[in-house]
Amino acid sequence: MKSHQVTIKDIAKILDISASTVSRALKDHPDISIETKNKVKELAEKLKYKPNAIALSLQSNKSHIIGIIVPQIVNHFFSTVISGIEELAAEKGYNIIITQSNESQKKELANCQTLLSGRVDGMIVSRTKNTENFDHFRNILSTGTPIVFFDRTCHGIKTDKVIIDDYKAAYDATEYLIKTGCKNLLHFAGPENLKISSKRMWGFADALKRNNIFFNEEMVYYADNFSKGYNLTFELYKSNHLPDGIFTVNDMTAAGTLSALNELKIKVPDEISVFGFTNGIISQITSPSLSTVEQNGYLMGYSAAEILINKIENETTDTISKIIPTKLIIRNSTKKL
Amino acid sequence: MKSHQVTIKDIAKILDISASTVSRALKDHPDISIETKNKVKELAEKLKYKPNAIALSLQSNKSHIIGIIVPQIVNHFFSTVISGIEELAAEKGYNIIITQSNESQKKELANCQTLLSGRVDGMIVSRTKNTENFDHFRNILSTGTPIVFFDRTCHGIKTDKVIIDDYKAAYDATEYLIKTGCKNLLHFAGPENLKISSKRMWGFADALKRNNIFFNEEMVYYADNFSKGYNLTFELYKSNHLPDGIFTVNDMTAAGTLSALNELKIKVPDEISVFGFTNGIISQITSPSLSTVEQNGYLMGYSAAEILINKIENETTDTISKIIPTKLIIRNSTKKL
DNA sequence: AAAGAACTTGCAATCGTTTGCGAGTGCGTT
DNA sequence: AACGCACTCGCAAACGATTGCAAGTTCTTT
Repeated sequence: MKSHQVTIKDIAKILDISASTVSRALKDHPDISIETKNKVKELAEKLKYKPNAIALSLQSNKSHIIGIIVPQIVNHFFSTVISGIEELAAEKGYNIIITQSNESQKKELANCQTLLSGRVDGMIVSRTKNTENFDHFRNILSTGTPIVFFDRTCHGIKTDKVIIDDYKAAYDATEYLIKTGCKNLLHFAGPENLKISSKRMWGFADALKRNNIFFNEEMVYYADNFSKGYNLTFELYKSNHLPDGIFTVNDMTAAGTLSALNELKIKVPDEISVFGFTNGIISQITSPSLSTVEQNGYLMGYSAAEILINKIENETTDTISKIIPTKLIIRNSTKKL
Repeated sequence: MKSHQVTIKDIAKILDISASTVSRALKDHPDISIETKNKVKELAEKLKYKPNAIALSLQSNKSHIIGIIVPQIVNHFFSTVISGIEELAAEKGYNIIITQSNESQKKELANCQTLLSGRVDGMIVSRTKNTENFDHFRNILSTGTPIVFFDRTCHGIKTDKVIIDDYKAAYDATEYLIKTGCKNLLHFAGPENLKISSKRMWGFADALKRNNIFFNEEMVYYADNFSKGYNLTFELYKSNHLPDGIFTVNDMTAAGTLSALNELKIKVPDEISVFGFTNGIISQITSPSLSTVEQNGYLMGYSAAEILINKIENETTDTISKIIPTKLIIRNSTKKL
């Protein structure tokens, strides 16, 4: 197999000229005569010559590859971000290599090694929930390979990031619930050490306080996926602690909550309002459809790629924190204003 | 930037020995004395030396990269397949480069060029809906780069593929609808030139015929995404053509249909049963939850990677068509047996 | 004491491409 | 007729790593 792709040398041999001439002819170097250029180009076309990107990388010390690490590919938000990255990358002539950490710090570390060994020009990363030690990222940065973080960032590392204003978005969503008449709210939160989670939690808390509603930590439960949302809702029901409004840290948790409420025959939004976060596809499919915060993943990916490529090509050193605007998407799981 | 990653030469220079010695020392070649080995390994560790994968690729003519082309990354099925590929690839020491065609033949062609230029060791592909001309794939195969197709395959190209038995799965799903009492069935289908679509259609048709139910082409409508399913359902309602059972080509179409039926206050499954295809996350989230065909994307990806890597490493020439088993997942959008 | 064996290590070519510099030809000018 | 200048093109080194072969040193053996 690998029956040999055509190289410059092959063309040179057939035409009985040197490889350098072929190289120059292919890129219209003025030193080369028109006849030679034509001969070369014609043969290259005929043999379907494609430059060997690997050889070019070795030579130029640039791979034109962007490495990506996400917790999981099978996730609407992350795949949307990847799609945004891919879009700009393809346009700018970069390839993307994707790895997933599966929320395991060990795998994340291995991914870093692999990408470093693959000499990617830069990396775009959303870290695992559990990671507390960020030395592996610091090591990469010290080699001169730029990293842009998105969504889940790393506290204490000075580098570029693309994020949303989680605090404000959560504040706004919570305030919407209050304005539509909810008086007894709960928050289903993600892990505390994840900045996006804690910010959303504080946005929730502060919205209550500023609206003169009592807040304490017992109004925050840990639940950040479908089944946790589902189970928690049942538990609250059994212990007679169901509120009249729930703000969840993401859409999947909200979907689990809605699913449980449906089974319990509790009417949404009449008895309980539910507000999600992310605006994934599922928010249109739940019954009732889910009010949520639009977190433009595509734009986040596109922006991250934009910042990274700029850094790669212009070798600037200043770091950027780009904030992607969010907005409330009001559907049928909440009451109208 | 790119402040220079450590190379073998750097180590050689510091230790005042040759690059060849360093190379051999690092791989425990018996020619090298233990003292030298220790010195080299120690320094390599200290400087965090990582072999330059690009140089190795150039040398060995193997990139250890698998190229992937999917219509879109933001799609539960495709991202699940990618996840399966990534899993085995990572285990076997391969990286994956992902490109998306966005259902555009032009982009698909460009992706082929890029991957070929990147000298990927092999490719895993699901083609666009529209592609009719497969010459670009033939050209790749003629360079000796193996391709494994999955799900959407290419008629007339002799190469490996990983598929499901779409005909049988559709037949079984349809028969289930019949057995649970549906007498007036419709099929919401995908494009005819897509083999998976036409096979599902024929499975539907034959299930009717074998169960002595009249079939003609007017029982097949074209609708293969959420909004088409949604709109078509409304149209059928208005023209008074709603059936008592619908088998859709995929889950998203079924979700659109369910959404419309919900708005029309038509009871599922009492008045109309709906059967989907794929078993994506959304099938658990719709209301009622969706009966569907499980199409194990993860396993498809894993198997495709398995076949491809085997082909790359063992250079076999026989082609495989692997069929991933499916099964019916019965939820609440259909009646019970 | 000389010769060969055993043990270490370095040289150079290779993978495909680019690029500075040197060299060869043919022409026109003085 | 001799010189210089365009115009073409090739040589060789470089990118990082590997590897067959040659070469160097040290030690043992006769």
